[in-house]
Amino acid sequence: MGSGTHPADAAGDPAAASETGPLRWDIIELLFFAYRDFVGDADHVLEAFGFGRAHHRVIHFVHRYPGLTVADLLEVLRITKQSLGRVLKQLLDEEYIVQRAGDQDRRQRLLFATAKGEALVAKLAGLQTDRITRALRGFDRSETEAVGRFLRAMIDRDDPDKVLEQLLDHNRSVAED
Amino acid sequence: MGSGTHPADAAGDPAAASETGPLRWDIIELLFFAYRDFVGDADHVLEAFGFGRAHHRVIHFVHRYPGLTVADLLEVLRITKQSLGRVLKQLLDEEYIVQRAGDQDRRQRLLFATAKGEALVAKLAGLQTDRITRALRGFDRSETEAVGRFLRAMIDRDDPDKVLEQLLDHNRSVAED
DNA sequence: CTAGATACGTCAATATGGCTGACATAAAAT
DNA sequence: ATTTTATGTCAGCCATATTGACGTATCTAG
Repeated sequence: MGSGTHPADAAGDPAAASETGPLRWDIIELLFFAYRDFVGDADHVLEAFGFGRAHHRVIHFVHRYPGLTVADLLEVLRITKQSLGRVLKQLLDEEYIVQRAGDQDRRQRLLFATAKGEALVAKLAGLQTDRITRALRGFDRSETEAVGRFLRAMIDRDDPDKVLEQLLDHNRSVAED
Repeated sequence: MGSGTHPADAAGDPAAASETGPLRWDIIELLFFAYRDFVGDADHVLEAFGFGRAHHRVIHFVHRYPGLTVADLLEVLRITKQSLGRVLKQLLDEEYIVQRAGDQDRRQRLLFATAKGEALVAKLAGLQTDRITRALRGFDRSETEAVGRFLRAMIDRDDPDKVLEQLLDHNRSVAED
């Protein structure tokens, strides 16, 4: 209990400072509520399709990074093959995703979203985009850019997987608008 | 499928625009990764205590809003009484939280974090604060403020519960530093 | 060519954390 | 006195995660 780098501050004092600065209760809680409502948008739609968040994550990344292998997906989602298996099988059966054997390595299953899959992803991304656009309304260029920079800086950089690397590279090269 | 306000953009074109603007794939994915790593900080510690994320959420809000009732907590966390019951019982049994009957309404169980509970919350918040502080390093006042404004604007404002109202009010009155 | 490593699929068992429905108790409100 | 409210609890279901084991196809190294 005493091993933390942040000694407990006096109870009820949100601004109690330590050598490393005050605890950021504000941002911690804002992240909780913001993410809760952010994923909530998609949840309602997914329910109507008989899917859950797990399905969303899979179809999202498959759509965004076509030709993703099963192994890639496991790294990005940080789940086990068994967990992915169940969800992926449903998406394959219902034809939101198709597989193709790898060209160089025919053991690999390259994953692609079908038109049906793309439509679902776009619908979900649309809802989330609406929320983001609303939230950024009135932000000038430097403020918008700060938000992106903050989110990128919140992500662990040690052992980035293939997808994360692409995302971070892409973000660096494209100015936000 | 065709009911979305956002027609599917051409596959692979992240900047395809519709009347409502381009889909914000960048922010959508950054939020996913940022939140994943943000909660990941706490997960490792929690595991050592035999707790999960559910316990963290409960002890966190009880600590931050002392005297919170069970009903309040249900609203904030948006879970059922049965789900909360299991987790709350553990935290009570292991003395991370204590209850007290309400003063006006003795049916209510007002919840308070014990010193043990506070220490755990502070430890977890410390890890998350480190990440946030690192992410905001080099941000000037207006950039930091923009991040907070963005997160607040991402949150649903219809029927805010007691805790959320406090958080949003507090944030409005206190300049970020 | 054979041996081993790798990519993937799958079976079985288990845990966590959600859910619904039903019912009980104490205390407040009418 | 009755009803409503705040809470607790029992029983069972579901989604999603886990570990461990094993099978098969295919690539790679010797």
